Formats: sequence, structure tokens, C-alpha cells
Amino acid sequence: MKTETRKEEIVQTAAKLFKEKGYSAVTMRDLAKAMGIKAASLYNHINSKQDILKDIIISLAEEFTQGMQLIKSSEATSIEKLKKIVSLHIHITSRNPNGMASLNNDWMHLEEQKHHYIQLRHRYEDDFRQIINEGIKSNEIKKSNSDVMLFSMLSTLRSLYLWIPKKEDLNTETLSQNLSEVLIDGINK
Amino acid sequence: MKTETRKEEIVQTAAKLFKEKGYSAVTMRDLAKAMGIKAASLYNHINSKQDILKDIIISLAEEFTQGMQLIKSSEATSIEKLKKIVSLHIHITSRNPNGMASLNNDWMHLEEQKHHYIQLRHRYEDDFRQIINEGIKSNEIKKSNSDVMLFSMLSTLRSLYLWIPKKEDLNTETLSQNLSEVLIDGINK
DNA sequence: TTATTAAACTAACGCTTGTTAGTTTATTTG
DNA sequence: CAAATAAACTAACAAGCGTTAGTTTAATAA
Repeated sequence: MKTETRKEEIVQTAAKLFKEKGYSAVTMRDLAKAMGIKAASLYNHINSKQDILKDIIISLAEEFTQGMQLIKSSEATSIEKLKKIVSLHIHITSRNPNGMASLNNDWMHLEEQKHHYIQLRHRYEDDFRQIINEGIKSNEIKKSNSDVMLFSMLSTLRSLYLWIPKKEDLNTETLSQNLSEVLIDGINK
Repeated sequence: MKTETRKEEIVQTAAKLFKEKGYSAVTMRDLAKAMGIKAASLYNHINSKQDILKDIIISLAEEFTQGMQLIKSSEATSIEKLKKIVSLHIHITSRNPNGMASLNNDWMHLEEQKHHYIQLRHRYEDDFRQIINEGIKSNEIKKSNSDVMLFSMLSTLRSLYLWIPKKEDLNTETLSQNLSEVLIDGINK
């Protein structure tokens, strides 16, 4: 029986290298060296370089989709839903920041799954936007440009993969509260 | 006498391709095809692929450095300085969004200039942080986590290159006001 | 007209890429 | 012990990479 853990080691190591230099700049020989083996040996565990990227990205994309479904269908005010989105990003990212780098920066190198990924991302953004618009309708959120709000929140949440690993001893609950406060209430006194 | 404009066409075309696929995934043959010539012909105008990347990134990095110096030395409140930083990012990015993609995503593929770039970026972040901290001291800005504030603002500003080209008919002054409002006052009513 | 020059071309180079085939080694299972 | 299996290895491949050398073409300057 194949030990699935060796493959996962390879995928995790690949994610780390992809974060540092991007998918295209990482060679199978780089990856092999990082694993302490020869490049050809990698193929006892994985099908192709492409397949590694797919493994990294698609599972994360589906985690976000699933999380968003739960938030959408929850009984909560719009502001509470936004806080849950912040928390979702922080929890997924802190578990796998390297993979999040690929999700953000290397999705265009997907092949068969690229269309699927783009679809999931668009649906996610649409759900996010709708929550903001509902908040505007219900007078919870300012009636200014909702596209700017969506853009600003998403940009920040998508950059978490760069920031979370630098603050190792940071409690994710505290971060979630701090970040929600800044994103929702601003910085002005 | 060499016409400098042909080289600039190549650099601009390269920036566009680098934005779409990243520096490493763009070959000189891709770039040549986009210019309607053969790969070897590119070398009548440029020294190397590396050199194109350097041209794109370093000039932009120095624009930011220069802009930050002006803001630092200006007579303005901390909040006003932050608004000027927002405006700086929007103006530089709207002039050259493709180049900003390389600045954000391909800087690690610089060679001799990588250290210089990293230095400029650190100084920029330090100046940014100091403006926030001064605002906290002078009671203009909330006394919550200033690292979170810096991270959130910078993440949003660094993502502008993805967003500005999608909103072509957008007035940069209006955008600057809207974005400053969201970043500084939040979205909460 | 002749000389100069900008900007394209063809052909090729040495190197690196992802990947395959076939083999060896060491551990686990019947 | 024998058989099976996981996981490494060596060697090699065809294709693609950035880049160079030398040449041709067409427009401009003397």
C-alpha cells in the first residue's frame, strides 16, 4: 500500500518553493534537492509538476467555497458575516500559508482546472459583494462605493499569507478581532 | 542614433506579458511574437531578459521613494499624509499598472539589483509605519495595533495594479477620495 | 550616389527543462 | 525464507531556453 504521506511531503515542500520563486521558476531538480533525493525519484509519488500545483490550489479553493456557503446560510447580520469571512481567511491561511501563495500567484499556470478555479473565485467574490450590498440596504454599512470596499477587504485578506508567517506567536483569534476592527471601523479616531 | 522608443515598446510589452504569466514563464520568443519580430532581433535593442526586468522595477521603486520623501517632509497632519500616500500609489499605478505587477510579483528574480530593491522597500515601509505611529501619538489615529493598520493599507495599495485597469473610466481623484475614506474611516455606518 | 545606420533576419550554440525506462536497495508481509 | 512492495537510483530523451554571430534590407545623411 502506498504511503500517502510521502506525496504530501513533496506537495508541501513544493508549495514552500513556489511561494519563494513562483511555480515556473521552480524546477523539478530544485524540488528534488529540497527533498534530498533525485528528480526522477519524485515520479514514484507524483504524476507531474502540473499535478502538484493542482493539488495545492484546488483543495484550498474548495475550502473557501465551503466556508462561504456556511456563512451565507447563517443567521447573522451583514457585519457579523463580514467578520466571519475575515476569520475564515485567517484560519485557512494560518494552516497553509505556502499553499495560499500559489492560490494567489500561480493559478494562471493551471491547465485543465484553470476554468474551474476561475469560476469558484468569481462565485466567491459575488457572494462577498452581495453580503456588502445587503449591509448597505439594511443600513449597517456606509452607502459609499461598495466595489472599493470589496476590493480593499479582499486585497488585505489575500495578502495574509505574506504576513501571518512573520508573526508566529500571534493568536489567530486576536488577529481576527484586530483585523476586523481595522477593516470595518477604519483607523480614524 | 538609436531610437530609444523601440526599446521602450519592448519593455512595455514585456511588462504586459510579465503581468499575465510572471517573469519566469515568459520566454524571449513569447516577447518577440508579441512584438511581431524574431527573438534574436530583440537583442538589437535590449541587453538581456534580466535587464528588462530591472528597467521595469527599479524606476518604479525610485518613484515611490521620491514620492515618500516629499510626503515625509511636508507640513501636514498624519491623516493628510496617509491620504497623500494613497494618492501616490493611485497615480503611479494608473500610469503603469503592468509594471506594478512586476514590482509586486517578480522582484525576487532581480539579480544585482535585488538587494537595492529590498532596501528601498524596507525604507518605504518604515516611513509608512512612522507616519502611522506619529498619528497615534498625536491622537489622530486609534491606539490599536499599528502593524495591522500598516499591513491592511499596504496590501490594498499594492493590489491596485489589478483593479485600476478594470475601471478604465474611473477618475483617479475620485478613486483617491473613495479609497482614503474606506481605509481611514472604515465601512461601518 | 555613396556611406551610414537602425532594425530586421537565419542559423546555431550550450544548457536546462520535465519526464520516462529500467534497475537497485531495503523494508515489510505471507 | 521467499515474495512483494516502496522508494530510491542512473542514464537518457526531446523540446525549449537565453543568447551570439554574422547577414540582409530599407531608410536616412553626406
